[in-house]
Amino acid sequence: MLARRETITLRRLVAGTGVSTMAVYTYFDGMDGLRGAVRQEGFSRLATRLNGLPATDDPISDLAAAGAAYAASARENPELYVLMFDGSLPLPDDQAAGATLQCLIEIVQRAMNSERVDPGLDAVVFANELWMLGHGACMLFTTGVLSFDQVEPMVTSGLVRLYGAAGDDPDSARRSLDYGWVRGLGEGG
Amino acid sequence: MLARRETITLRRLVAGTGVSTMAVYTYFDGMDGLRGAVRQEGFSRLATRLNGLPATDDPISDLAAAGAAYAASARENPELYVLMFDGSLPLPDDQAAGATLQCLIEIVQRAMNSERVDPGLDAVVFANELWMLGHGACMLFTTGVLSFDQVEPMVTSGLVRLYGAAGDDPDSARRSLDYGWVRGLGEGG
DNA sequence: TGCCATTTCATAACGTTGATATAGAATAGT
DNA sequence: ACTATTCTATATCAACGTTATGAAATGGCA
Repeated sequence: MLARRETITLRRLVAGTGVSTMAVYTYFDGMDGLRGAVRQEGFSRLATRLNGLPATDDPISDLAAAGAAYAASARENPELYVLMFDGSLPLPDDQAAGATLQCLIEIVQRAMNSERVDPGLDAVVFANELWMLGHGACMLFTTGVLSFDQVEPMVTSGLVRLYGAAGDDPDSARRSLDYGWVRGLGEGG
Repeated sequence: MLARRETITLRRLVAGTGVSTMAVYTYFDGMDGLRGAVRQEGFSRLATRLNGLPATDDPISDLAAAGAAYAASARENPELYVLMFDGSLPLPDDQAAGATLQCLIEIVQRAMNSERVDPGLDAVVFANELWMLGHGACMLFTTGVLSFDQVEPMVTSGLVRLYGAAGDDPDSARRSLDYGWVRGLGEGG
């Protein structure tokens, strides 16, 4: 129903399944519980996809690949992305949400170790900066404010700028992003 | 009702006003029309607030002030900000939405003219990068993923990094942001 | 196996939502 | 002053999420 851009309604959900509305209450504690479970599944799949990316010897490219995979997930299922982040549900105290950011932090730290970026950087802060830019970009196209094709060149330009400001050589940053981006966009997970 | 974090419902809206539910249909064409009008008002007030900021001789500081005013608007009325950008309504073909971005573009252009940033910059792209970062940050705290106090130091750090990568001296960028930020946060409009 | 406690789930109903049909009141135009 | 149009209060509708209730299924234990 998310993929078909239908509004998720309890009655249409159970229609045709032979099961009754009560099942949603025994298994998910109502519609909010069900939506929460869907969102948790979204976080879980995103974390799996990010963790499935290989660690190459070019950490900046790995950073770009993670960003591309993140954006691809949002693009393949925009409604799910909005559901995960629109604040319509209480946040899960589950690890999955923080795990995606943790994944980013670790790649940033690898970039610092490889001296592609300033070792004096605060990895948590910088990872959050990258995430904020990426999240803003994803929100803009998942909510229909801009199209993906409008957003993509601008968010990649912003990422390259941030990599460069973190100490990487600007040309290297652009090359690493170009390579990592296609890696991250490849085959959805 | 937005400020009280109540869900906006037609019947509770007209309750106590002495007017009937039909008035919403004659004046706003239903609930979606009313929500659309509220959102348009949100864009309009935001544009007014941004345009009301003075243009100083420090365009980077002006850029920071615009960002701070933008964030302050989102903070003072988080539900309105979410309503404006959560994609739950068809986008207005009205100018107000684009006007806020246009305001940003003009300040970026002033910064380019003052040679604080690289004159070869694409003002539209760079303004969008700033907007994406700011929008992502605002979304994170308006939806409750992070608190404003968590977001603020990281988004300002990201903005300074972008200003620096655009050609400004990093220390000057930080100073201009510190000054502009308090200007933009001052007295809500 | 036999029995009881618990869980599961279909049916039916309840309260609330946004939207509409209709008819009477207000308004505007000539 | 009369007509035509617009407005709006009342009543109603379909659909929503949720809850009550009782029957069926399940599980644990002697």
